[in-house]
Amino acid sequence: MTMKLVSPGEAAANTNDIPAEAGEEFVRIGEMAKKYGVTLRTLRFYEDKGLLNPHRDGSTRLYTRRDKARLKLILLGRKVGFSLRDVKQMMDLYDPTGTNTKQLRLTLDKSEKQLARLQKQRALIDDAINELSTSMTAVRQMLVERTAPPQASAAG
Amino acid sequence: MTMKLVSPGEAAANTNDIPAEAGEEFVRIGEMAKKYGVTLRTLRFYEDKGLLNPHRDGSTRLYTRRDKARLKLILLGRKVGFSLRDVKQMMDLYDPTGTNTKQLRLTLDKSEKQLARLQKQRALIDDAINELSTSMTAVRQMLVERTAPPQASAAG
DNA sequence: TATAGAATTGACGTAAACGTAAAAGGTGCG
DNA sequence: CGCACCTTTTACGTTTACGTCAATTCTATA
Repeated sequence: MTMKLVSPGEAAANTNDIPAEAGEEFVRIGEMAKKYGVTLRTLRFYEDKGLLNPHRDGSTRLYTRRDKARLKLILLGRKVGFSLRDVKQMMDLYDPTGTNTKQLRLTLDKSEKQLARLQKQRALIDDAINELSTSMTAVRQMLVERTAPPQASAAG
Repeated sequence: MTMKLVSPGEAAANTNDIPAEAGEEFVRIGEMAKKYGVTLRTLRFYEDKGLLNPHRDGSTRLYTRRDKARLKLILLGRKVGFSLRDVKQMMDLYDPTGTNTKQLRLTLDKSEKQLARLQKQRALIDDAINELSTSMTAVRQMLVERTAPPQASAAG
């Protein structure tokens, strides 16, 4: 008794021969993954973590543009260094019927903290770069000393 | 028949009442940890990974200045972002009887790669900072719009 | 001797974000 | 009909550098 929710044209998508119909309602996991440069595993993982909620045709996941919007947000969050937990917290507060003030405030709050973290990280990296550069100079110097023939010693 | 290798003066070290005798041959793990700001677990972990090799008095670890030198190197390596594996590879090549040319070359090689990684990381972080800042501006703007009363609409 | 403090080994836990089988079901095409 | 693909769920594995008990032992001191 499983209903066939597959719209006409879906069948073709199976072999990835997707016509350029821009109005695709649903895409399946493979196309979704290709479109956003993630793996199937990633999409399932995000779903498991409650970050995505694709529809189902039987057991097959069907992603809408709503899911695409969410995925974009996830990827942006990931890029700026948020954990998936953070991203979820922020997205969970989204309410299409309200002003989302709370969501925006939380997002801003988390963003400020994340910005501070990023700046601290940059400082640490700069430190590391300096230390490493210094050390490299020393190592090069040691190599030169060990490579150069003795200058004016008895071994000449 | 376990031999007592404890030198006179060691006993006092137990309660951390170490006199200011600068010429301490051995220190135990607690003092070592305190001296370098690491935990006991860390020192044992480093030993387990072959990075340290303290002497033993029975089962008690005794660290010499050689171990201290090695630990300093480990901490420096860690600071500049090397993995413990890398640090070990470099330290394993140390030969007190030779010129250590191979060791120095390997170190330099790894350092160059690490430097490149650090610079790439810094670029990524800068990107993230920019994206995040931009996003924060947008969020602030949305908050303002939702907070401010309607300007000149029918809802006035 | 009782107690407190230091030390030991062993071993499971943690964090993040997936990777990687494994075993199986569905589907269109030739 | 059978192959080639796509998809599913389940679940353990990976990486790094330790954290956190747990059970035990050793030692010195009051």
